[in-house]
Amino acid sequence: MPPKKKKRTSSQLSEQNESPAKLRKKTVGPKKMSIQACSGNKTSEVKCSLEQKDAGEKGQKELFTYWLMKSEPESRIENGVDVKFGIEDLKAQSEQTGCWDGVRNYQARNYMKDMKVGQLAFFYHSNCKMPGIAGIIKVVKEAYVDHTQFDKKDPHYDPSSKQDNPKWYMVDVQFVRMTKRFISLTELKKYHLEHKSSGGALKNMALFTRTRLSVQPLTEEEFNFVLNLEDKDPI
DNA sequence: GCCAACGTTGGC
DNA sequence: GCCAACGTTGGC
Repeated sequence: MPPKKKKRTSSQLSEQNESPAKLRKKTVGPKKMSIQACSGNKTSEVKCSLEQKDAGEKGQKELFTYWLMKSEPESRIENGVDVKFGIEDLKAQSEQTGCWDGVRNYQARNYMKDMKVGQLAFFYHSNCKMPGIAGIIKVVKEAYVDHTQFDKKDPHYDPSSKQDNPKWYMVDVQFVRMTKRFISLTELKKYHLEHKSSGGALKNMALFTRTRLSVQPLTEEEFNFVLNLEDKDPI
């Protein structure tokens, strides 16, 4: 998605959640971002974030602390608007921060609602010549209403969403750094396949088990494994 | 609530 | 540009 313009709103609350039990998911989402930001902090460091891990008991939802967010780095016109938004576009924005708007998939939305300030995510380039992980970003503002759902000119306008009960939310993310090298989908896939038989860290990586999800959770083990690939030669 | 038709995602 | 996978819609 395209870069969009900015605005900010914040609200949170309401929602219907669809989390369900049946899995609802949708996939989607493009992303895009917009501008400025809305909140921010700067500084970039590397890994931080804390961990809280799951609470999971009660059958409740597990809490993830690491994420992977997909966006398209190459131009593509959707409803007359260029939805290109690569990591360089985020980096170029004020405070190197932008809102992750345009997600129109319930499961991806719900994951964004679970995000906490300070958590890290991989910035994944999708639908392009070289798909893969290009950098690291962090959450700087928790879920709030995605205003683009009400904008008829926006490629992700959703006429079914009402102002008094918004369906879609976004978070603000800030560029942290590029990964030391680009970690391609091809490389990740090799590890995933290998790990499926060996029981390695990427055996259940969402990138391969839930391919159409644009906002995905990573376990700490998955995140660390991928991060360690930075210092190794590509396979 | 089932399910067929349709739409979208996204790798190749 | 093709197309597989899978999510959504809507009739019944």
